[in-house]
Amino acid sequence: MPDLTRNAVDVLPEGRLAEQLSADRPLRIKLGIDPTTADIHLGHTVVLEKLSEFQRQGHTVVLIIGDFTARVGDPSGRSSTRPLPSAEEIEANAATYQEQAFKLLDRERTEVRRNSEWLRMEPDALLGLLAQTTVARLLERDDFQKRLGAGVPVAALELLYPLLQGYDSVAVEADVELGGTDQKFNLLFGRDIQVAYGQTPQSILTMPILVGTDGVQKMSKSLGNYVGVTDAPEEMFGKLMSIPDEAMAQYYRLLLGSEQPAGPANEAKRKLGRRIVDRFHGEGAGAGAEEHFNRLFVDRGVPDEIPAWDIDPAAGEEPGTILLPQLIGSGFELSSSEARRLIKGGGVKLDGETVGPDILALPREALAGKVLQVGKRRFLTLFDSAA
RNA sequence: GGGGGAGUGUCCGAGUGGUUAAAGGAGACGGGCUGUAAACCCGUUGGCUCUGCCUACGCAGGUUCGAAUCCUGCCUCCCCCA
Repeated sequence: MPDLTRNAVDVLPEGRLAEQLSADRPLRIKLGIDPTTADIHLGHTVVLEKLSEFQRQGHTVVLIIGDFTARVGDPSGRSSTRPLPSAEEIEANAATYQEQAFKLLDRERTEVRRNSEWLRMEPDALLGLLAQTTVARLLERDDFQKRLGAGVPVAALELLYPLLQGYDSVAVEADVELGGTDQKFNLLFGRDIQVAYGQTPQSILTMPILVGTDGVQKMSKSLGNYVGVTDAPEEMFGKLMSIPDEAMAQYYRLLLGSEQPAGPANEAKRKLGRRIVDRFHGEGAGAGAEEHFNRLFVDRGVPDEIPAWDIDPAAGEEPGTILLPQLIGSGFELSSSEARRLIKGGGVKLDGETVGPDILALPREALAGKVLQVGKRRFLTLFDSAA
């Protein structure tokens, strides 16, 4: 039987999980995710993967979509108050989160709940919950201490977060709760809340935080260093190839559960890319994505599928000419000033040939049917709807 | 309730009446090198109908030939005391 604590950072209290596991009954394993952004990324999957391991050993996963807590803002690991998403955003994200989570979890053995079910409680009940702790206790956490020390504000709402998350554990009667290491305070706090409500406290297990594609900061959507589980295969492979070599070992360990193979870093990284793409897009998708990658970046060719773009709307005043800044701007969602600078900087190519720095307009015939390229990775096939 | 401080471009952060679209850094983007790694080098980094025009230093007014810089009001935020 595989070791469920593999890769875990904290498994608390000492020895408790082993006891629970030996009791020979299915445990209720809780994970809460707040739908604050549109997509689940690889960072989330580290914990989801662990959850799946529990599941494979017959335990029940309780996945909590934190549609209510998303409105409060988890202070965990934050150096400033989190910007709160709108109700619409939360709703939209909540809808897609579970689908994404099921890329890793077994539907049959997963209970999905939204915490607005029980957190949208009567004021009396809320007071009852608030009565369970003290401000000193809430302020103990390291992230608050740092912020208080640095004079960075702590929103009153944030103070409530651990109480609410803890109450989730009460509501679903969790035996074990998982989370990233940044969740340690919240997870432990949940134990106290459970005791206050007469339940046996959960044990907790924390997993390391995956570093983002920049190799420095934790993976997060807002930092733009993430690989989304819904990213297209090519995109996913490309992003994985761009991670720093030093981050690779961690990716292997946390995402694939294996050690980085010996040998050239480039080889190992390609393998990482293939395996992860396969996982989310099906066997063979990784190889396809790699081919695409090779064509694009190794052979410096053009991708097999390039979106078409109509040049006509960029027609200039002189008959028969197309204004390049306008064309590039609209085609690649850049401002025309940006496009102008790109041309000047030699970053624009037509059928592989760099467009001269002073060329701001070209005859329609010179553009229709050609491939317009900006930088290394953005392409459009041009056509002329007026022709 | 009282006192103090702050709001500048994606972010950090200079600038306290005159080439200031606003130093510097980070980030990002483009080019070179390459393994879309790292390191390094170069360039760009408000918008546009681009040899010029427009918008911009929390908001609204005002003083001035001229303001991010001075004045008035407002808004927001932070800290301390109570």
